[in-house]
Amino acid sequence: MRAIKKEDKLYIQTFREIRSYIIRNGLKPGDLLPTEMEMCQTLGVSRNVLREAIKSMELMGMVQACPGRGTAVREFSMDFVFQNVLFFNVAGEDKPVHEMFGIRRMLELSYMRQAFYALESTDVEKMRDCVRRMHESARDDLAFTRADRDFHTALFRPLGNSVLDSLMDAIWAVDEGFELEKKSPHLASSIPKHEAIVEALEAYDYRAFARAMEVHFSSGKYLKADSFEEYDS
Amino acid sequence: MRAIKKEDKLYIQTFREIRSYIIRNGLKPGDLLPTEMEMCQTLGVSRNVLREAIKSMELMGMVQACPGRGTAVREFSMDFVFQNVLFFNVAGEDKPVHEMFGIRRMLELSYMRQAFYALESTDVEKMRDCVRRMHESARDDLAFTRADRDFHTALFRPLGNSVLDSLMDAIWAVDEGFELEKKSPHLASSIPKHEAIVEALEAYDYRAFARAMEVHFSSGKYLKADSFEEYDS
DNA sequence: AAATATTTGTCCGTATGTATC
DNA sequence: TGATACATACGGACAAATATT
Repeated sequence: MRAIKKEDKLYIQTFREIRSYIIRNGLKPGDLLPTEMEMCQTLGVSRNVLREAIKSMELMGMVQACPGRGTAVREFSMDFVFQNVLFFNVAGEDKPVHEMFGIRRMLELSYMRQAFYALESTDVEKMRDCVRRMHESARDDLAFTRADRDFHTALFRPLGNSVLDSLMDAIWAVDEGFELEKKSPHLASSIPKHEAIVEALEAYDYRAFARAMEVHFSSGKYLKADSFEEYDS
Repeated sequence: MRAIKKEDKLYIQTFREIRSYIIRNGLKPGDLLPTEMEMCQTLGVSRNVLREAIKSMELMGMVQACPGRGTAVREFSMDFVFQNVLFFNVAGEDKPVHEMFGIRRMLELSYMRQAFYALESTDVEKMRDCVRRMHESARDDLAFTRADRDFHTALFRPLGNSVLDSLMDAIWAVDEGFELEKKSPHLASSIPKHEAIVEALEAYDYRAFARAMEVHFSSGKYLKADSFEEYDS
């Protein structure tokens, strides 16, 4: 753990330093951090500042502090953040949400070719099952969204791209946070689009698959997203 | 803002209380919280405990504290989510790093058309200046990386896509954190690639621009990333 | 423009409760 | 049981940044 430079606020730098320390030293869940006093000395900050950083980590579930024992690293998850972050759904100002859907769209269309060739038949069966769940939960927005999410997860997980998976998870989590007040009309209309995707996969027809993906992202909440066009076509 | 019960750790209860206060009173982005002293009195906790709660919120991007002014509620942003998701997933290991660069490549190639038409001449001048800085800092990896980063930031910021900006920032942050020790040789070779991009922009030639972008991402650390192919070409 | 007040930033000291040996 | 190590929590003090007069 190296000392701190001066630029940002101390507790923010300290947060980053401790986070870096965990990664650099390969600390796994259960491993103990140095004590508060040690870290204060190493980083050259007061105990208050250090605690503001550590308590933030504890609140977010990155570490767990225990008197008499120390502070242990925990399995990292963004769940707490997603459950506690404040979503301000200012009327008409959901631009960031559309931007996020736009990014998801770009990523899915960018990686769909690799996904196509990485898919096994069992994955396609999972997707088929998700479509069935969509039919069943036509009146349950939450269940429908879960099926939708599982559908796309099943499509891209076989790629084995962990960073892509994590980003998608984050986007879907935010989606759920915002989805609370959305209506169900456009949900049902997306079922045939998913069906077309699965059918193309079952037929192992990439052209049809790509076209179905494009159609899937060309409606509803994705309309305001930017179009996906080839640069040298 | 009402007083606190005793059960969980104090700063966690305090966090919930403040969050609840924001919701109950319908505070919107820009609105100020009560001062630290006021909240300490109302909640019956010490200033340290209160700050541990507030600083947690600030680190998550829920509020922003400013000396002499107060602590204001902030609009939702993906900054914190992206930063931490990438940081903990990439974590200095090779495969995730390449996956991350692959994602950056996909995003830049996906959005370059919109960027092209959103750019003003002043933006292109900025990029030209970044290329000049690259020449000057051929022996200074850190300065070079900053110029590189500024170049790509100048290219995509005019889009006004805040989520894309957040994601790009997060990627560059990981890049700066973990890549400083292994990249001197291929830095210089990337200068002409950036030059080609700027020249195409100055000539307002989209084809040349797109080609230069493709070339830019077809080497070095991007090689292991997946190729960018059109789905129906 | 300058002085003053307000508010957060940072540090220190001390006492207490809890886990470990 | 006792001793030690550690986090929890409180209060006070001054510095730095901003707003106000």
